[in-house]
Amino acid sequence: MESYIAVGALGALAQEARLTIFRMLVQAGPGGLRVGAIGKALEIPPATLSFHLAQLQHAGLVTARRKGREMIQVAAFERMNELLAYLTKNCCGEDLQACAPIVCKPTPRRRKKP
Amino acid sequence: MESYIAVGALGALAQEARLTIFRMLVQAGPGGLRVGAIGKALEIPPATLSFHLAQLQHAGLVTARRKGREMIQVAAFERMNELLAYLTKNCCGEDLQACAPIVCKPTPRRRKKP
DNA sequence: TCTATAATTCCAGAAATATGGAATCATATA
DNA sequence: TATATGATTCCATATTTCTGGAATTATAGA
Repeated sequence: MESYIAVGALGALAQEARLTIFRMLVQAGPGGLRVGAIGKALEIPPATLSFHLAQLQHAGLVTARRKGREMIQVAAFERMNELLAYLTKNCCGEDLQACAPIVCKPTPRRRKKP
Repeated sequence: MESYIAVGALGALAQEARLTIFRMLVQAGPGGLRVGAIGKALEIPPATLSFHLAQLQHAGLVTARRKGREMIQVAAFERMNELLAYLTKNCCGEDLQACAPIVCKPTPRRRKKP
């Protein structure tokens, strides 16, 4: 990961409302959350919420897809893991063994029918 | 870790110069680096560098100790690990097994005389 | 097509951050 | 004590980010 990407992602998370939103999305998993649900839960005015979601999307930490007239926001686990990897890179000098690997991922769902 | 602490730490890292400085300090390990050495390496004017170091210190990501007329800056590995833990908390819903633990630490030094 | 709902964009003012020269503070050494 | 060096603080300016009301866009359903 290039440093300017990391700076962008860190900046996107460096704000109370956005950090909260992102954590909600991580918890929600791949199913994501509707913008309205987020706004209702956090009591953020629509314009402000859109602004924050745009910041997270621009940083690559969140993706959005339309579902009817609603927008579903989903955490970008891959980008987040790249960020975590970037932050812990070079932590242990040459002794890579000393660093535990980092993985952030949604709870695996059980398959419906085996 | 409380969210406002995390926001502060993320904000401190969300700037090119500061992220670079922090990574230099992580690489340098517990021995840290002199302010002058950092400034020389990155070619940042003294006032600007002091400002950025103060931000990192205020966020708890760096500590400083005086050595003669020089100030030694050291990465705060513990705080960084708390931040990483905070960021990956709730990643896997209830299935905590699915998340790898995160540890960022300096390269362990060999003891001088056994 | 008309209406209602969900969300974004536009805009302007407020607030927080970044930058760096000049002055100041802290320590070492002659 | 005088001088030099390393670093911080002061301060003014520039830049970026945040906020939210009003207008606009997108889609669903009557």
